[in-house]
Amino acid sequence: MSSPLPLKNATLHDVAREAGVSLITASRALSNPALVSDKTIARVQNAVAATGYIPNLLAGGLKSRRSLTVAGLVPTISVPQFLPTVRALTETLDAAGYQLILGQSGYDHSREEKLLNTMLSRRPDGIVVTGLVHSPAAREQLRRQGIPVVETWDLSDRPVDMMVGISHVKVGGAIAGFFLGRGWQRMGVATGDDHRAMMRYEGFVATLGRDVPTAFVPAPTSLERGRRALGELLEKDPHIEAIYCSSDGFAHGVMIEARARGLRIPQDLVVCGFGDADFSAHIDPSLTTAHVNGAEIGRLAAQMIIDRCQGRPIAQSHVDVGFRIIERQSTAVAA
Amino acid sequence: MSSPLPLKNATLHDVAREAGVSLITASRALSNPALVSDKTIARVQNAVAATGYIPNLLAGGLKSRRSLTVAGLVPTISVPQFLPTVRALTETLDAAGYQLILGQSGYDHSREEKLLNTMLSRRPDGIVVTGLVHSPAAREQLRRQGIPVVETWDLSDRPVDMMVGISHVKVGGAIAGFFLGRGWQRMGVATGDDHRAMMRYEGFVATLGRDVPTAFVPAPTSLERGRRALGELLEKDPHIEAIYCSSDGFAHGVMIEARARGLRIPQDLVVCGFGDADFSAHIDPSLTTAHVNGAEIGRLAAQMIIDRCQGRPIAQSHVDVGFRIIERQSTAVAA
DNA sequence: CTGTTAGCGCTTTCAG
DNA sequence: CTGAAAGCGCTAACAG
Repeated sequence: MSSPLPLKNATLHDVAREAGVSLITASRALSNPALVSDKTIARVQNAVAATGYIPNLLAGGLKSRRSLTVAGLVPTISVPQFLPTVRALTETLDAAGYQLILGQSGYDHSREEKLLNTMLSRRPDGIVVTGLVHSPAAREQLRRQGIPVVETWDLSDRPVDMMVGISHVKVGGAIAGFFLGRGWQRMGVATGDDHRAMMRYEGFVATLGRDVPTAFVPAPTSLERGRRALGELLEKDPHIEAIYCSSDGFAHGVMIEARARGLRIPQDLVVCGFGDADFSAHIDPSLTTAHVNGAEIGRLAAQMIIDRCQGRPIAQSHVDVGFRIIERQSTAVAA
Repeated sequence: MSSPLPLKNATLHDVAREAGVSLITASRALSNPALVSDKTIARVQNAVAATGYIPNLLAGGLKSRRSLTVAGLVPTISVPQFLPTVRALTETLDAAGYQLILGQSGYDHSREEKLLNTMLSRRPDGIVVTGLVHSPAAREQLRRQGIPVVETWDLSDRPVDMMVGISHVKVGGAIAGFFLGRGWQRMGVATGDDHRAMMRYEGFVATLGRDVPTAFVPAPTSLERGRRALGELLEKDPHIEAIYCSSDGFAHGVMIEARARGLRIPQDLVVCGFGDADFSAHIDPSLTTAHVNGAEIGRLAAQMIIDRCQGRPIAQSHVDVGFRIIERQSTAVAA
């Protein structure tokens, strides 16, 4: 090392000069070493260390048209349901050299369009959205970019491009069917008002074939809102037997409020949530819920983007990861 | 609009031609309208609409040396404690036109350094890290970039640059003092092994002036691990009276396990957590905890970065946001 | 295996 | 208020 590292950020030009090679050879030594002799590679690497060089991906991306970034849009990062997905996305992308740029669209469709534009101006190599892209303008916008797009956590007949998720209508139907199979008739629903929760609600009601007392709350749901929602449902039907809640935190609130009102779970009231949160198996009573493999959704979405970027064929561009109802103590009534 | 939007992404060049002005005038009309006549601005804006132009921030950033991105490093996005901070960061930055690029360093210091380099290669205009930057090489690396750096959720005498957080030693001391003030002597601690939790543990023990039975678990803590931790603590002292837990989810697990073992809270055992999670006020019994304004940390950190980037003076570059112990039912014993 | 040339799309000078 | 020239740092394309 000739001197203490210089203050100004070194460029590839500096590295090349230090190594005594041309600019492009230095470039290749770092990003495509197969084309360069071992001796040269070593000299370039020494020069990198000596200069404290950090590559400028912005400059490289401008020419190569690969930013090595992927844009991720979630309604809000505060809702724990999507955390495993975001985490798996980040990790899978990172392993392939891509960085996730996270955007929060809120539960407001007009913001979706604006945020999308902001994201596109960074020229991501792919886009992953949580839920479907709803605005037609945004859908058209996305198609025109010609970059891979994955819609997640939902399924639809008209995807923008690729898709990995579940059928929320089926989830709602399965939970209603589960309640019916156990002979519970006086049901209730506590649900958020976002698109996916409403799909589950519709599936629930469709399978049941009739309306049920329902507490609607604005998304995102929370434990606190669950406590209030139970109050609302008990007003509508004081003898309610079984409640489906659109999230596990929400269901947890219903259970706590039930206990506070002297209702025993599951003897007096059974509860089923959605999402299988990390706490759901461990609270007391443990919570029956519909499990969805959120990490798998993130991993698959990332892999689809990566494969497409690298020109590999996509095994399946429309994946239903499915769900399963996990029966726990909150619905475990003696026969 | 002359024709259906072209397939290829329009460049500023196309916009300028469509508007009948020079490239640079089109540029100014969009990014510095004060310098351009109203009539020209209108023509450029029409051309933008007609061509479907989306600016390329990568290209602009290359010349202007402002990427309008900020790198954010968290141990893991899965731990709810930092969610309000990440959320406030994203929102405050977004409002000023900056995007957050999120990186997960894990609880592993060696990854910190590598991730930092990856991030720096995107030339962010600022960096926010959760916790302190520990590796000396990384600290030096960061300083040399000459970009604003904020370390959060902690305080130290030797910040890399700016800092907004709390003293974890003081938190631990305050909780021990709170226990002592109520006359509880048989204490226990259940704590994660990450740096901040260990600082609280040290503060707790220092204030107490003696060692206590302690269950150490690898970070991140969880409800499930809390249930096991109580078992461990009861083995060490079957007559334990008061337990401090390093997170609220962890404390919740301790409480559930206590109930499962027939221990009443707070009559037989009192519990104090850390973080004031969204559920803590609403579980039953509600959880006494140390509250930290995580959103405020995110907001302040973002504002520091923005102010520095825009050449404004920073009011305070070393902020202690403080904490307060919120007493709830889990420590509410009758006198 | 190595080098030269020509830009990527935009913004910063410096002139009108 | 508008424009022409120059170049940010890097890589694709073509030579040697």
